[in-house]
Amino acid sequence: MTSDEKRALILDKLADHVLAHGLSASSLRPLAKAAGTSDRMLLYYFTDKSALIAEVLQHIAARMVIAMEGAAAPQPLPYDVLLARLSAALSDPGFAPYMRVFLEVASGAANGDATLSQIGEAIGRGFLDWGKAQLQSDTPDIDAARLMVTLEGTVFLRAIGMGDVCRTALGTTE
Amino acid sequence: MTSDEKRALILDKLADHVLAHGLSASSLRPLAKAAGTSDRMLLYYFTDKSALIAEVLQHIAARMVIAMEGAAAPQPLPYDVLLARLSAALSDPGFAPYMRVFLEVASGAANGDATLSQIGEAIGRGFLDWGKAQLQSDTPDIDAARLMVTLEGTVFLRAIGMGDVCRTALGTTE
DNA sequence: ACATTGTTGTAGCACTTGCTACAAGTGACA
DNA sequence: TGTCACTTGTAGCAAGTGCTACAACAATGT
Repeated sequence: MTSDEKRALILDKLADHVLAHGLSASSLRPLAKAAGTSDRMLLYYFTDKSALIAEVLQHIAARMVIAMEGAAAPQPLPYDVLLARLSAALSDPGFAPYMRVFLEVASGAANGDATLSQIGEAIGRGFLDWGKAQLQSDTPDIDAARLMVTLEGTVFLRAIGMGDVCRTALGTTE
Repeated sequence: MTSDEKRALILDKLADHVLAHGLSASSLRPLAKAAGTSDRMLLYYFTDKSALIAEVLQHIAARMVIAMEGAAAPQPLPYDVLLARLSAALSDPGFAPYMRVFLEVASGAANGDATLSQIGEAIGRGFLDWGKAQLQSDTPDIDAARLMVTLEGTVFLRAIGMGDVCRTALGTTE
């Protein structure tokens, strides 16, 4: 097994751990344990902790993109339909971990973490573009922006146990 | 100066520190320094760190309520007007620190912190009720929920440097 | 056979974390 | 004056943080 393969394998397990336990529970030793190696080795492969985190988050973002491709509709949808669809998808247990991490990234970015700020924006822009491509609209830029604002709002509110308010806002009964 | 007065004074300075530097930079020793006392004393007055954080956050929430009273319009406003008004207010440098902390609370709550979860919801419900009272609407519950989802969405997006998307979504030019 | 280069374990450093044991000071009240 | 509760400083603990020095091992090419 080449060094690159090992790195990729480790990266995958690190992503699992971050998705399961969050960034705040991701110091080097726990991460190393989750990846079946040592903190020493993590720094050997990734030089820095912030570099490591950056790579892990990019890996997570890539995974989410793949998952979203699978969730994409075969053709563009009108705003209301797409919103309902995505809102349901984001609260799915499969997707929720991504949103938790995304929220943590946003929080870190707001507190001045340069790494998180940069990666957070990249992920956000990617998500916005993906949404725009799913939208059937005369004003796709505006509607995609509205879509994203609304969806991230639901992520925020659900985090503090106000999922009922999201349902009221979107008019979804389930 | 009575013990209660000292406590209140300390609490005030702790709130300042948390608003300025965030929860992640609020371990006991930095907090104590900011309050002009020692970590030993903080635990004397507040027994526990999580109890301390809970009180500080409630103090911060109370402050925000007062600030919002000042920002309230003399009479209820229609949805669009109120949304524009509040969106502008939340990005005001005076309010932004509250939103940063609120975001951090949400993130912590999403990661399973019981204290943050409870306080986050309390603050969120308070904010929702306050918004509802400001709203002139035939369907105040729904519109208040929409308002809140949208506003928290903008908080989220601004945190990751996507304020432009918020502006596109809300149709505000400034 | 040898040297070189890449990989890994052991051990540790300096620092921060929440929290505590202990004692000394401070005041009020008998 | 004594004593008794309230308040505070000093010092430290055990655990965890990112990171590093050093040595040992393996593979590789000459």
